[in-house]
Amino acid sequence: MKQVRSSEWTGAFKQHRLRLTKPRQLIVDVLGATSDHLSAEEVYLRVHPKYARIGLTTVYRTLDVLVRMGIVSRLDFGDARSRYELVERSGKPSHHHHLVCSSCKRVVEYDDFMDEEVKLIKKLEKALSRKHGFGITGHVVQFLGLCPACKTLARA
Amino acid sequence: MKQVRSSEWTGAFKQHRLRLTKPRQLIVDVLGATSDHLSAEEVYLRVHPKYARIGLTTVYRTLDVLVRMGIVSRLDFGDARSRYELVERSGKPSHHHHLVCSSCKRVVEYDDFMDEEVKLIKKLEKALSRKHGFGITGHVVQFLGLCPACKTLARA
DNA sequence: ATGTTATTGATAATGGATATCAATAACATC
DNA sequence: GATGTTATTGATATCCATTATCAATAACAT
Ligand SMILES: [Mn+2]
Ligand SMILES: [Mn+2]
Ligand SMILES: [Zn+2]
Ligand SMILES: [Zn+2]
Repeated sequence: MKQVRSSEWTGAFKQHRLRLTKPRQLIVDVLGATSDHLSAEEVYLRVHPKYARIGLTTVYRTLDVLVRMGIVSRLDFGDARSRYELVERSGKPSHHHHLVCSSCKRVVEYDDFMDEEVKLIKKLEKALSRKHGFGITGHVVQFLGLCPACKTLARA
Repeated sequence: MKQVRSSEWTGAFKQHRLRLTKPRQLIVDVLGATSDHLSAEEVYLRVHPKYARIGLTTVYRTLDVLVRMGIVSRLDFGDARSRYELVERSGKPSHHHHLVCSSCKRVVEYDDFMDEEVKLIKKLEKALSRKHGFGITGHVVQFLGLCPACKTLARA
């Protein structure tokens, strides 16, 4: 198969001694083209029209690879499947957290007060790693509630 | 079967028009007797010696009921199964967050700086509900990292 | 004590994710 | 550009947490 000539990601894959294959390129492309938080199956469905022989197994494996490379974040919004987003995507607040509707699972990204949040998070990381000896590598901050639509439905 | 005469929970079940059954009482007891964050199967294993005919299905259903009643919190530490804790348990910081080892899934509860955290959370809840029209009902705050033991293993 | 009905638990089924393994494609080397 | 090595793929089977079904049972209002 014709190899991917070169892309934004060639270097990152080289560094990790991984091959930049057609499926991997297409999967990153799909994540780069949306602001949604896609499940593995949704990624599969969006790659399929462009590359019909893609396998769902490959999507799962590739998303794992991308998470380990630090290119993709794995998210959990409580709907029994992992969801994925590019760590850095143009047009998205670089560091953001999520507001999740516990009924319909709609997700809103926010970065209001992110400076204050990050400042407190940094302080907590320092205190917790000293107190408990953890090497802290990340955090999850999300708010749960009812989106406007689900709030209206609940009223009826 | 002999009914549960009366317990700390009689009132709560009455209010919700639910029956306080033997399995339900035993499951709450198990959660009240530990500081661990138990999975459904772990709850089942701890009830079984006291009540051998308990069914795993009942444990799942009961945990759901308790979560809906607001007596129990459902937690997700990324190990592919839900975990549960009493919302209020003596000897536990009333409001706390979690520090999770991403390798062995060990969990540490913390409440350092909880006042500051809660203050910022309150502010964010207000701002987000105004901006996005969500009715916010809860939040998830957790730190991820490597516990001392897993840090040592990684060095080797 | 009795009747109604919520609850239980054995069983089967669902669905997201992973293990297996022969076929294939990426790419380092020449 | 051709070649050989080997990482990667994808069809398939399987795992495992959780849920659906439904007849039997137990809680509790009366
Ligand atoms: Mn996001
Ligand atoms: Mn806890
Ligand atoms: Zn909603
Ligand atoms: Zn650990």
